[in-house]
Amino acid sequence: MEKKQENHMANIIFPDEIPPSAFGGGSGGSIFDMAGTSCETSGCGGGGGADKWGSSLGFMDLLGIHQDFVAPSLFDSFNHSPILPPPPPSSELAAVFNHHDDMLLNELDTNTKHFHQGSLLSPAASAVPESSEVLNNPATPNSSSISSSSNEQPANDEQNKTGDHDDEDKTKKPLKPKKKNQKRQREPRFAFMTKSEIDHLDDGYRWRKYGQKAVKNSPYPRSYYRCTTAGCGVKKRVERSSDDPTTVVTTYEGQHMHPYPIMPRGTMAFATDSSSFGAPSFVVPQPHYLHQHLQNQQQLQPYIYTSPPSLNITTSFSGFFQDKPSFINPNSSALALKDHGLLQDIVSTPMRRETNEEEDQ
DNA sequence: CGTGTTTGACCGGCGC
DNA sequence: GCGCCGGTCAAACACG
Repeated sequence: MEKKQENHMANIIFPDEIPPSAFGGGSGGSIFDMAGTSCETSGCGGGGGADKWGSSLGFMDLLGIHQDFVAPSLFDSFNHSPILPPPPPSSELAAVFNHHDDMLLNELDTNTKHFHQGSLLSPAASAVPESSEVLNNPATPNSSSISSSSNEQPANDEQNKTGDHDDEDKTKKPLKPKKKNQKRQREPRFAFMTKSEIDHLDDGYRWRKYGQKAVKNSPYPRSYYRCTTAGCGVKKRVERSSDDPTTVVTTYEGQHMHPYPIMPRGTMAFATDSSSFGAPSFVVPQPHYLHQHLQNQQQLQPYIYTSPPSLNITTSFSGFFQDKPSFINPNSSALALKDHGLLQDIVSTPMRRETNEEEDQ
């Protein structure tokens, strides 16, 4: 179902509620819009008839995240993949993620308990009960103190499940023998909201959907995905905001301990050379970059980059991405559209807040 | 045939 | 203890 989303817009919404006190009065929204067409269009997937892959908008691509080009990318930072350059000091992205957390808590508390609070603000003090979820600070790979549990654990549930087989569990069904007397540990989580008509944004990794559940108080189901890379237990949940159907909430759990998979049908190629496909090409700021901009919060300037008509992708940044994203390729479509004056298309913060408030209720 | 999705059932945590 | 609910499993199915 979500397989064939028509996606024509993908606005990634990052938290815009950084406390002014924290960032010098950041009032701007942390929204960046990505209005794109579906990958069915020529651009996506490098022309390969990407069905499954094509169905999900090249999220990383949209983000202009090119692992081989920009590292650590946003997601890599989130996942602090070992294959990437040393993760940033926790402090740098910490704020950002806390920011996310706060926002997400607002946005999602009603639907999930898994969003941690104050993951970074006070790791130790995070009285949040969840042993692992709280730790959710993907941006702090080295901060073992924060993520005492999950990070060092094999990112796979699979392993935990198969670790100890209790026969009694098989009375009804050969289901996964989960560890008893031991809370299931969750991987650190990171979530963000996306303005998109497609639920499953392609972030460069291969995901396999393993479940879908109806979300309480929401007409939209939540989908569960797992990274298909062998040994990688990273999961992600995707759900659409009930209040704002155009908003998709994606929650990543765990960290990829592997490079991007070789994407079949061009997605990867997409990611490695956006210029060839007209993918939007802004680069998610690197940690130091983020940090720097967080400090310059006063000048919140949302940015919107739009892909060429073929892709119809519009992306805007604001909030901690307030500064100009670095363009990977000046010839990219992003710039092209930028020239089209689409940068004016800024999603206002109020819009975000509206959503927040609504969901808070 | 390989890979991914769908979907009903099951499991475990948690609140009452 | 019970029921709700989120998360997961896995068989069946779809698709290229």
